Amino acid sequence: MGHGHGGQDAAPLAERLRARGLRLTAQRQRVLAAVTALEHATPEAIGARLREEAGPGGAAPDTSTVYRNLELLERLGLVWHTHLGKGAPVYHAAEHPHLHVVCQSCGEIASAAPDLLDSAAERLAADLGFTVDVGHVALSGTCRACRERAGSEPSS
Amino acid sequence: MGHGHGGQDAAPLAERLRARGLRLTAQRQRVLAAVTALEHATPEAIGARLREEAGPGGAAPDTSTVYRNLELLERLGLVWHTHLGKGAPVYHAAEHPHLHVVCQSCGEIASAAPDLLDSAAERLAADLGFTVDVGHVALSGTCRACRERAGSEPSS
DNA sequence: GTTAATGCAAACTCTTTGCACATCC
DNA sequence: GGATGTGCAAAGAGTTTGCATTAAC
Repeated sequence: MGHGHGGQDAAPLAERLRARGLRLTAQRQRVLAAVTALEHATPEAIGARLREEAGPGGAAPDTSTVYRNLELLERLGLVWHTHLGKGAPVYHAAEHPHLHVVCQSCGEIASAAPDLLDSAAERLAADLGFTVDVGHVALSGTCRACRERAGSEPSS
Repeated sequence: MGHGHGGQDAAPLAERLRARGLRLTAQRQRVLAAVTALEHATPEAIGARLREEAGPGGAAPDTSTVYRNLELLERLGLVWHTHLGKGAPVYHAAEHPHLHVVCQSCGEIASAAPDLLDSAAERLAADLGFTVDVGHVALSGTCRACRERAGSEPSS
């Protein structure tokens, strides 16, 4: 851990694109901005946000462009995605690796410190030679509110 | 733990169906058998297996029936599903809860003991009141073979 | 005989792809 | 100007649903 980077680098997007001979477009900047602004956003939610920002009459990036750029931004190391179960994956800015915890009942997403899985990761590495990718991990279960709600309701 | 069941209980499917006024059909028995036989099978794979078993000219359960019965069997507590990332979920017989570990590169699925996450589960319960559902958890990462393969190849 | 379950076909969601046109460098 | 990126539309997985027919009890 610890590369000691404080906030965000100046313009990592432009830099990384140049380094690969790729182009900086308005769409790419907007998709990255939307991912950063919306935590845990699905591609659909990101698209909706962009349409909102564009306003009526304004042109928002096409859905296919959103998908293509999310994939690109992930390759560039600027965003990260996690599958929380069925349905769409969620994206977040790649600054701090963290772990996702999702409630099966209400869908609420909480974040946890990555070191939560350190001991499990060590055991897996030792036993299976398997390296856990903390950023992609989602733990599922039941949050306190849903647990209490379920307890107080009839079972049928 | 410890109901001391060596193999499988006699006919838990028939029992549980009766208890709910539901019917025992050939399709339900076959879907359950396929899930038990195939570890980590997707609905599609289960359907394919059933078509194979039926042979040419034989009638296999329809895809929609497979889906409906997987859902039912899960409600009955006989099968369990896990999302391993993008794509279809995988089903397994619900006998032993275990944890899934999936390699992002080759897609290989390994199983791990459920107590692997005990300490993490305790911390989550204490800090967030969140109860982890071990059976639904899939950890993603890289298996030893893929890790070594990646190390020996050019980065681009 | 009555209700539940199946099969079939169509709809639906989420995602990817092909290709002409527009854009960035 | 030349290659990359975008929008559009269509195709593609995976899953769900409505409804007539079939099968369980």
